[in-house]
Amino acid sequence: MRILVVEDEIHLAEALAQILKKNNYTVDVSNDGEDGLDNALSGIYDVIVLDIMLPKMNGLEVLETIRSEGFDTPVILLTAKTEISDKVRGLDSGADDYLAKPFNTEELLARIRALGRRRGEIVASTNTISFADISLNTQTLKLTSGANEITLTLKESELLEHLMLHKGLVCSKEQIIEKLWGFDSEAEANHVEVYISFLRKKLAFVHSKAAINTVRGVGYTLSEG
Amino acid sequence: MRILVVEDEIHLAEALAQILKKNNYTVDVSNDGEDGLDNALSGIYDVIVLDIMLPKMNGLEVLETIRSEGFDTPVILLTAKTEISDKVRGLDSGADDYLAKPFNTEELLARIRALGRRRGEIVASTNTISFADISLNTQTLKLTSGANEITLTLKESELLEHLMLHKGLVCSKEQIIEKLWGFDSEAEANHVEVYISFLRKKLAFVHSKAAINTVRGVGYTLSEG
DNA sequence: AAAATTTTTAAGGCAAAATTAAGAAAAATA
DNA sequence: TATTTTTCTTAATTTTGCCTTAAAAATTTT
Repeated sequence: MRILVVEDEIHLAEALAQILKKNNYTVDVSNDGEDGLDNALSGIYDVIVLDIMLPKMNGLEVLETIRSEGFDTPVILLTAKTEISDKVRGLDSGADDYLAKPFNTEELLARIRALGRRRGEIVASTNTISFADISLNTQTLKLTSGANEITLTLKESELLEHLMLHKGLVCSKEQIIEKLWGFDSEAEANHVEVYISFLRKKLAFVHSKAAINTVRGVGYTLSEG
Repeated sequence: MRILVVEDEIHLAEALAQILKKNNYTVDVSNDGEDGLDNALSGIYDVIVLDIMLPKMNGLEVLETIRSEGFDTPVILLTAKTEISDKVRGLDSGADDYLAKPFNTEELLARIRALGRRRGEIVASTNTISFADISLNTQTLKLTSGANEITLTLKESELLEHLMLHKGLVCSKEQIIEKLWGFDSEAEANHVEVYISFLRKKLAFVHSKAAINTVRGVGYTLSEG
């Protein structure tokens, strides 16, 4: 995924570029509005991170021009100003998101991921995870294996999803509790055991060859066969 | 997956260790920069969580030394400072990620997962230690040698892991007791002897040429052949 | 409000693992 | 060689962790 950063403060621009590169994005940097616009109009970017206060041409103008040229590349506006009026103007100009400086890295990354996802690309619309001969739709809570299907409850689905997302790894009960019941819940180990038991029954019901193995003293893991 | 936490605030270090252990990571803790560096240079870690402000040697120096020694172990810097300049210096020094205190658990875990994923591709391989012709998966507790495999119990696995991590050294029973049963346990020397016996049987079962040698009056050591 | 579904609680049973203990074997010492 | 000390091995016992089930409680649907 290719990202354009338009930011005139050299240090911030560099820091941003580094962070993004570390997260496996391809990054180009422009240090003023005109150069940023030129780059943006190349149409090769998946996301543009755009500062508002820029030399030569300000960010809002850049954004308006990009949109008037017919590009719908997602744009995250970056600014020190946090007033509502700016926000509104920015969004009116066609921004997809808005981030006030100082912002934290994780937030920026999360928003970039969100935008990258939104525009087709790797269509994340798939609510279905697969493993071995089973597939689970986390929206409809349907578990299928071949021609067989059964509906899971929410907790069952969450548990199976967790195991599937961590295939090959052993998931501890504590980890599962934290995921399904939250950080400081009263939930006990037995809750997990009960749901593991439920799930095993349902896996057997659809005649799946996927199985939940217990590693005594450690946790549970999915296996195929 | 093995993580080194280098943090001088004992409480924070302990809390971190607990959280990580709960998530099935193996965790070691260093409380100052020098000890952290020593441990880091052992090369056995998959991720290092490194505070910047540390006694004896600060985190950035530690990081720079690690990199200059040629290690590319992913490092997450931990700091109270959130200024961009620090961020840039950290990233310039070779950090892979950056987390400002106070941080939330989920975020830290997400980043560790991301880093763990980035290198070895398949995360499961990082739970495996090898020596001579055997390899031990400390998560699934499976011991393999060539085509042979056997499942260990948790204590057996911990003991073998300890011996493997200290290859070439003689491990005393006291040391092993402290590791497996904790600091002020009632455990006696015979406990260790019993488990050594169990392990030898299982090593023989998988036809490994690795053997546990006893150094009378001192302890045990792994040998190849 | 009743019915159905889902989640939680609780208890009994079972199998695996941890511990104990005691005698056999090996090594060190006299 | 005889004696003592240390280590090994094994089987019996105890403990722990896990599974299952049924029923109660909570939630959602009808």
